[in-house]
Amino acid sequence: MSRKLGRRFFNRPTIKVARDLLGCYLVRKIGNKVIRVRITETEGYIGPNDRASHASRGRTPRTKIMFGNPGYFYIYLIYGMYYCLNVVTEKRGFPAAVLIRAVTLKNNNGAFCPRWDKKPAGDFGAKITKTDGPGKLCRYFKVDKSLNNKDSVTSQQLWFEGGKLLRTERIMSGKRIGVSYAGVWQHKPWRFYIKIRLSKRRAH
DNA sequence: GATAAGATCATCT
DNA sequence: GATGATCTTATCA
Repeated sequence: MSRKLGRRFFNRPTIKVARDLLGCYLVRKIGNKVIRVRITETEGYIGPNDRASHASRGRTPRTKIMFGNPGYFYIYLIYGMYYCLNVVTEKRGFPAAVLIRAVTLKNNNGAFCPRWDKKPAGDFGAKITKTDGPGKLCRYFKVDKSLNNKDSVTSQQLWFEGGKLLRTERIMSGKRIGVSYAGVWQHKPWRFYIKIRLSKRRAH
């Protein structure tokens, strides 16, 4: 059994948290269904000077969450259509968070619709479904602002659990996505993802 | 395969 | 009034 990640896990340097979250589980409870998915991609947003981070604009009603307690969720609407799920890191007062960019689902069994505004897409079967983006992820998981500023350490609806340790050579890093406006900060290699073994699933 | 445009709104200026 | 930590669909090659 996996253990729920506690306050200490998040109260650490953001890069460490972002790396360590890879391979861990994000757990969502909807009704009496519990869905556990594996985190495969994260990004760190670190400190008051990181221009890619919302917190670089200072403390506002929105960003104050990033200045708050580690382990809390920071969720916001982007492009008018999608939610992004972050978890606050580092000590209170230092604005930082990790964006959960992608997860994989096993044996989904149709528990989630690809879109909440359309009919269920049926049985995903034993296929591994990848949600390859923060917006999609929230859509699958029915994550919205009702979970914003909630504590992942105590939440009964959405939380993190530890996973198997990954070999360090399977952890890749690169530039963050979609932050080209951020000057020198756009080049920081603060995106982390698990190297995928090439599975030939070309539908020929 | 690649690239472009459109959707749509909270937040901040 | 402008913009963005995105994704889908359309069009071209």
